[in-house]
Amino acid sequence: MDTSVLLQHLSDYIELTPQEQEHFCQHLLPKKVAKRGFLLQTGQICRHSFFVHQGILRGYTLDQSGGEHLLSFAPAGWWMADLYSLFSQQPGQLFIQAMVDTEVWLLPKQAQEQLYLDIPKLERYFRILVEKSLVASQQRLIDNLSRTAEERYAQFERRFPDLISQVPQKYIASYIGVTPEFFSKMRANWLKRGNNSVPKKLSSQGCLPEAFNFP
Amino acid sequence: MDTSVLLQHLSDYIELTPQEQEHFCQHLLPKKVAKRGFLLQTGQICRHSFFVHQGILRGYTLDQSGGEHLLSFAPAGWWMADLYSLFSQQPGQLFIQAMVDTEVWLLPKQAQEQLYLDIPKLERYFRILVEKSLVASQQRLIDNLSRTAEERYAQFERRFPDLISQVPQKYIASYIGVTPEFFSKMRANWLKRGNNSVPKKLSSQGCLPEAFNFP
DNA sequence: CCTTTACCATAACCTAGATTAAGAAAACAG
DNA sequence: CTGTTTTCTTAATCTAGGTTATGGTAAAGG
Repeated sequence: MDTSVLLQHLSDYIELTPQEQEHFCQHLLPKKVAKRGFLLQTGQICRHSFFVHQGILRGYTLDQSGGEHLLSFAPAGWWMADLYSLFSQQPGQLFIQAMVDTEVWLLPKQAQEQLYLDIPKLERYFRILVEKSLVASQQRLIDNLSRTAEERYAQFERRFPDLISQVPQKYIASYIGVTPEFFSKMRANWLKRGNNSVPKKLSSQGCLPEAFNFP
Repeated sequence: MDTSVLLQHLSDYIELTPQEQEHFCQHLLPKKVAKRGFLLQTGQICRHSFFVHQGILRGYTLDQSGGEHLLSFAPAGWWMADLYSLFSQQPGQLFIQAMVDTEVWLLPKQAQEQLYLDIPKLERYFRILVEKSLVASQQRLIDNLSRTAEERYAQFERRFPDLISQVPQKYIASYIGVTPEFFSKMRANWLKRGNNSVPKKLSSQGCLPEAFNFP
């Protein structure tokens, strides 16, 4: 397992000297998690940020009646965490699960704090990522308040062209906030209406670079 | 107009020397905006962060059919901005309006960037605020996906006890994502059921300190 | 003082999407 | 290759919340 994907990501935002890269990487712990395996479960304290080197993670919660609500996907090149729990070091409510066999780098909370002091540029890196996440999160809020399920799916399609063919569609339904049944119906209407932009393998250029999920 | 509220807020997160405080304050511009006045409108580029010294702001968007969707309130002691526009310096979609006569401090984007370099502690300050905002935004997303309108109102009540008696309830309705009519109906049922926790002047201790809105 | 402009309440009706319940079709394990 | 599990589809019924409409009260404002 190598750090190339992560270092590339860092270099999109800040410039680190080879020594700084070295120092950063010393704090990383590799981890493999099999399909359906968990990196975190409700009630646990999130003690690491996870950087997805390969694979796909999802973060979701359960409501009172056991319904899943998918807060975020994290394909390769994304960070993931239960942010509430990570920042506050209180027990969180998120499950973080691998949707396929996945390899991640763990960055311990402690190390992250230390790195902010050792290499202030990293504070900038994570500030910018959090800013982007916040914008994305607010946009999703607005979309949930003001757009129909179909429009939300169209957004999703633009934002995550790759995921559509890679993850079961019930998870996509959960992300945009509808039941799998309704999602299926919606899709059927869609095809009937000739709006043929549904599953065809799209421009496979990875997820849009401005989309993040955490630090 | 004095900077005490803002400096107090800063000191909750970082310690600045008197000189640093002075340097920070030199970049601030005071502004008064009357009730219903706008600090920003759709299509404009957001060139400042706004710190509410006194009064209340709201940030909202319009959908295709002219419906308002309230993204955030900012009472005294909160930061406000169209974050997408501020970060990207592209035209935004938010209206930022005063709900009562309001006094704000403007922190120009340029100055903010410069201050990150001059006083790295400020980068930390804003990083932490953005982190908290992100957690709040994600929580609100989860709530919108998994809780009923009534539960969302209960949350709101806990989170913004003061606002309830200070702003017209149609705005609260918009914030939690229902129409004013439905909100009214809900409230009526509520009272009928004897759940008498609706408008009584609650513990007036200001908004919970962990709730933010931006930097 | 009277008018206008917010703001709030109530009620009848309507629709997007939930829920429940099946089956069909993949994916997967043995 | 066969049995099992997971995923997808379809369809009937149901409900939370939206829409439209109408009247009422409070408070700006001339």
